[in-house]
Amino acid sequence: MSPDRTSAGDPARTLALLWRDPTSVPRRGPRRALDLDAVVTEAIGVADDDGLAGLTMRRVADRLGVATMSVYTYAGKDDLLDLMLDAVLAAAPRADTSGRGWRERVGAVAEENRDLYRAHPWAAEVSTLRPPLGPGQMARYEHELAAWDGCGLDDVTIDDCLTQLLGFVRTCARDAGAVRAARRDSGMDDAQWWAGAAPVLARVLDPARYPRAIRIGEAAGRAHGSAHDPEHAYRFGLERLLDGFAVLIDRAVPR
Amino acid sequence: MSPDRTSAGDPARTLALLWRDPTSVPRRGPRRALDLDAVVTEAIGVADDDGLAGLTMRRVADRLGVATMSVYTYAGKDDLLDLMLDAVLAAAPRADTSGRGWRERVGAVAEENRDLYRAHPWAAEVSTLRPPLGPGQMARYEHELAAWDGCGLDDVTIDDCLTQLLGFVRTCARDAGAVRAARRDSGMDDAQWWAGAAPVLARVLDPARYPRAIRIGEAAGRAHGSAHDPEHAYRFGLERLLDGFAVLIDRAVPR
DNA sequence: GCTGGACGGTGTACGTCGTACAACGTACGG
DNA sequence: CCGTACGTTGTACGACGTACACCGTCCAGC
Repeated sequence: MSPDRTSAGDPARTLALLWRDPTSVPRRGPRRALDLDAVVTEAIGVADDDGLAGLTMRRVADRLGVATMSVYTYAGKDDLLDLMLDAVLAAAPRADTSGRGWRERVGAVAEENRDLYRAHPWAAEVSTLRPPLGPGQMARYEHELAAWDGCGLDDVTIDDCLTQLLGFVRTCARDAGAVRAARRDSGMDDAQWWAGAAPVLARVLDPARYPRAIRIGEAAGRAHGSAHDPEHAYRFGLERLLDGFAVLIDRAVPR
Repeated sequence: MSPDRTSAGDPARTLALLWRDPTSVPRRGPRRALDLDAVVTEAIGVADDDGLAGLTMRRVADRLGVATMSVYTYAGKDDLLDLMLDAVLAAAPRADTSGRGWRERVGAVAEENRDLYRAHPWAAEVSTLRPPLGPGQMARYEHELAAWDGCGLDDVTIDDCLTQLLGFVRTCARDAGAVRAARRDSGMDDAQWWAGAAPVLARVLDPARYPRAIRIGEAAGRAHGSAHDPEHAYRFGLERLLDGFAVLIDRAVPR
């Protein structure tokens, strides 16, 4: 189990599925009742509704109106995850920002990723190292690299920066998802949670031992209205990240 | 299921466990065969050996030499995760870097977190929003805030920066874990994986369609000897992040 | 046009998980 | 000294992914 990762199986088979390679479609046997796209679409629907933990082969099969095991005719769960991710990447809008400055273009890349994770929070949970290089992944990668055109950095450094940017946005999305999940299945909002925690903390916490933690923790909680504000963390973090890239770019292209 | 998150249950109960609140220990009934620390220690051992996916109540009970259900007398799985995380945080070494510059001190904080995730990769997988404020968490937070003493930033901004730093290190640790996991349970190293993928990609990829992706992807792969080099990603990303913080700090304390 | 065999769809079954529940034994408070 | 609160345990339930055997379908080669 635990296939919350892409490319778990045979890469050749996975790639054939991703690119809908016609040589891998069998010639004999009865007609298929469904096609791969229908399966992937329904799987995305399940994950959108119930999250990655709610994505089960049984549920996908139910939505499709077929028996559970029929889904395996099209793809196992590992391959299904690859296909789902590639499908949402292929469908994601990609704005043309050519002509603007690198900071604005790179910021737009971050925003596009953020929108994707907003629409499909489960996508932030599947890791994409050793990525399934499907058409959606490739188109996305090509588009996101283009945002750095003319910034003066060499190819390898551009890839490094993009990797960090994408990791940052994915982390924000995961945290935002964790906040939602905590709210949902504890049935408590932050205020209720703190109301339950405060009396015990008051009895047990020695303020002299943690002066900075208590002062700063309370200040941060007041400032954001919560222990963790995903919206603020994203905006703040993105600016710091872009500032860091700017140092590198200014060094490469002295003004 | 899916309790890979902290503080899933009643906060008051969880906190009482974290701080070993004696008022929550019952007075009647037979003597307990174990103590909470033994359970937590064994659980950490299981997770160190088999990862978070391999952490099951049955396995913890086996190690302790008791029946599965006995573990629930001490803590459910949700609380157990909180307790495990707090325990490894409490045990982690914290170097005294007072007197050095903020960049070195903050870098040391990152390195300490990295060491923790190296020793306990599963710790990077449990999210800590709405954190279980146990003694280990508090000591860690206090220590990490101290690294920013005298840097000139206000309290809320220090918390923002620390949050981003910790998120970055955790993301690196997760990615490194994903690389290890991919290697382990695909039974393929990167070279083998690419050897399987290359023929299909050659047949299916139109180079004219993805000029940057192919050029830069290959350059990055050559430079790092792999599709993703966690060590390089960490070193590169940390410098960019610290550069970004430096912009903020220089603005706060003009030289 | 025929037929062997390749293939799609399905029901059953196995081993995994977290944990609810009831039965049983223990040891403290009154 | 005894009622009862509590620890320990075995059994059981409903999830999960998916291996496997079975049956029915339909194409390739003749």
